[in-house]
Amino acid sequence: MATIHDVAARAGVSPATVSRFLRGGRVRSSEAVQAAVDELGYWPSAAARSLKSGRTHTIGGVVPDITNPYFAAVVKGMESVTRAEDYRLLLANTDESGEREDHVLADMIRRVDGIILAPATEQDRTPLHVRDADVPLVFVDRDLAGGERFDAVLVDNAGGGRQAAEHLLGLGHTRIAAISGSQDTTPGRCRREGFLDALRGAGVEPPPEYDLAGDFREASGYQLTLSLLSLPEPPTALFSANNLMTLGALKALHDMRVDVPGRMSLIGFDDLDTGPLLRPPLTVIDRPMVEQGVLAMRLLLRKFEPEYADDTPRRIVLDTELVERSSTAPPRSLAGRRAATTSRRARHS
Amino acid sequence: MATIHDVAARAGVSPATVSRFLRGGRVRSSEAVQAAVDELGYWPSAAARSLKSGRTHTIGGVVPDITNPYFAAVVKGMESVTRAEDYRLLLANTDESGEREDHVLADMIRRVDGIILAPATEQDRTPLHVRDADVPLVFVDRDLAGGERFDAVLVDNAGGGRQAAEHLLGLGHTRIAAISGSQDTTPGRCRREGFLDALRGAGVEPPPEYDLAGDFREASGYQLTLSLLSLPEPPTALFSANNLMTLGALKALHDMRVDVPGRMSLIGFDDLDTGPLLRPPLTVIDRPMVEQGVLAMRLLLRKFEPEYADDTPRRIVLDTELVERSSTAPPRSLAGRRAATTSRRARHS
DNA sequence: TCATTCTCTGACAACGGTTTCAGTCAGGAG
DNA sequence: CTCCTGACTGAAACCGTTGTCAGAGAATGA
Repeated sequence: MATIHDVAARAGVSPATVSRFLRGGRVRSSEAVQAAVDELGYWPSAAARSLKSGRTHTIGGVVPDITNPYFAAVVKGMESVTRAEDYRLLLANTDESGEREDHVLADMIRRVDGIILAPATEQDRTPLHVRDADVPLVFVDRDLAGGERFDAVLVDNAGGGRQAAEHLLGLGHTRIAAISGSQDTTPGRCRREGFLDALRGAGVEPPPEYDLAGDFREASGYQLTLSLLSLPEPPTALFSANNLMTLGALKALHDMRVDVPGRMSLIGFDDLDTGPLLRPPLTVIDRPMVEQGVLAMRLLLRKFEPEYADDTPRRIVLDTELVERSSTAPPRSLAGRRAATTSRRARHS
Repeated sequence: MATIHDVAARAGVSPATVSRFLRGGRVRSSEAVQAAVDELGYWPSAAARSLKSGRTHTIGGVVPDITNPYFAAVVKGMESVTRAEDYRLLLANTDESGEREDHVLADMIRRVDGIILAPATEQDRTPLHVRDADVPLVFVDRDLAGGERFDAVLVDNAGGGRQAAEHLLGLGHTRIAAISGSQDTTPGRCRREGFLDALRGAGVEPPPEYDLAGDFREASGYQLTLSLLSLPEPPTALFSANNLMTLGALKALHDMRVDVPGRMSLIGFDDLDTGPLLRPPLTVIDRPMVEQGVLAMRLLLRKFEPEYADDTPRRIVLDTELVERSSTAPPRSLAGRRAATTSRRARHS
């Protein structure tokens, strides 16, 4: 509750002198001022400071779902940097809703110095308004149509989809299905396209009923897997485009008593802490998570240093990595050739 | 960037009138003011408002580890309420460090109207200072020695520990070990005490080497499980006091090729999304998670309503629930009696 | 000794809202 | 017509901090 005036009075100087002292200026009576600060437990008012300076030293972080382990890790990365750099993190959760995102961003514009955003949908125009309001914005995980003017930290989603496809093809699968994420998000689109491109490149054209669009939630992974299993000719391998849908898929396979990988190989996108402990341990396309949050925050804070402020937008694209465990295997029809394939896989693990 | 003065000038009134209009007062030229607001895209400056009013409309949320699914869920609950009530959430992650928590709280005191805290350790005195600074504080998940003066949303940790012990005793185990959480946190202590009390109540006194203290992290679950397995007479059942240590324990059991539940029954505290999909599906003590965050935030926001401001501290204690899956079973020595036990378990699931 | 630096100082004016207070004006009552 | 009431208004003060500015005092040089 003590103000700079109280400190000044106690130290026998003017508020201006206290302010100077606190900002590192040379002051004759520094001991007296320091003593007054200590005795009163003085701490400057953030509101007054930011009213005067126009800076809040706060960064907004907007994610679709904080309970998704991927976003939790990204947030952890962001938070660690803000704390180290004397910034704070204002967190918002949009539940994958573009409308909530609109409200959140409109509200944040006045309260933060910059925003890190994992957009809910690609069509969203609001982020462009944010930029117009002169609030620096960095995308993480997801991009935006027309977002080339912004910094972004992304992963090579198409490359990851391709890796997944090549892995399944390499095992000998040809009846390969994909449960994609929301097609109005960049990761959803790119992972699917990379995956399908690689299949086609190998001469495998999946029928439409093998090419399903989910919404990144567990329930859609579950439902779409059930629909695949009910086909007259179900696939022998399945690619699921994010961690939650992969869990849904695995649950459906368990519930329907489908042997994995015996009757169905499953490869996911995004690793889980529990990945190695699942039945069976999951083969996944992994990517950096905490690191993405750290990089995005660093990119954003750079913009407040005058020498970098006007840099052209930077896009950091990180590589994905195939983690082979045991949810993928050659299809049954190739069981005879299994020994050879197994030795090939051993090299990789 | 537009200020209330700009709006006033454009509408041909004074700033005071605009302010009144915005706060719902009757104003003659309301259409003109509204039009000016719209045309300029005016939004009041949060800093100026909070400087004048002394309120920030921001709540601080402090958790030990946002990547722990439990805390991620709690944060989600907190955030959903702040948004609905026109508050914002300032998030901090303390990495289970009392020192970081001190810094975070000292910093937050000046920037938020209230704080929800999951304390890193019980000995921490800082939260008491927070209260002295007149910032309302609600504990969630963990309590504090001397914290009776505060609101809190907790679970019946001792009861949960007891449930776990009774479950293992009921299966016929007598060589029962526990990997407890940090003993300087309330949940760590209460879960252990409830567990041990129930064992003793049944005449089972675990030897000291069965009573191990971890730190709620995965690595300690892993290490302590290995040490249990290296004993001349290892236990036949194991209780692990939180989700991450349970994963560590399960990893150690896998790595050492120990059959679960054949040679070792495992029961954890806190469920996981992947709980049913693990090898084997985990038996756990479950508790509400998102709900705890919601309740804590509601409790906190109540304090800003004059009629509740002076209420005596409220402590909400939620019940735990046993979720039986297949990581627990009768010990081998009782294999003959297994059929009877199995039918008993079937009633519960 | 006096002029000229140089260092440090406090008064004062912002920053953008809210609130108080002393009005102004219209309408109604006498 | 005058007075009073009530509804609305704008000027001004304030919230706590920082930046500007003119000036005080000491130190330096001539």
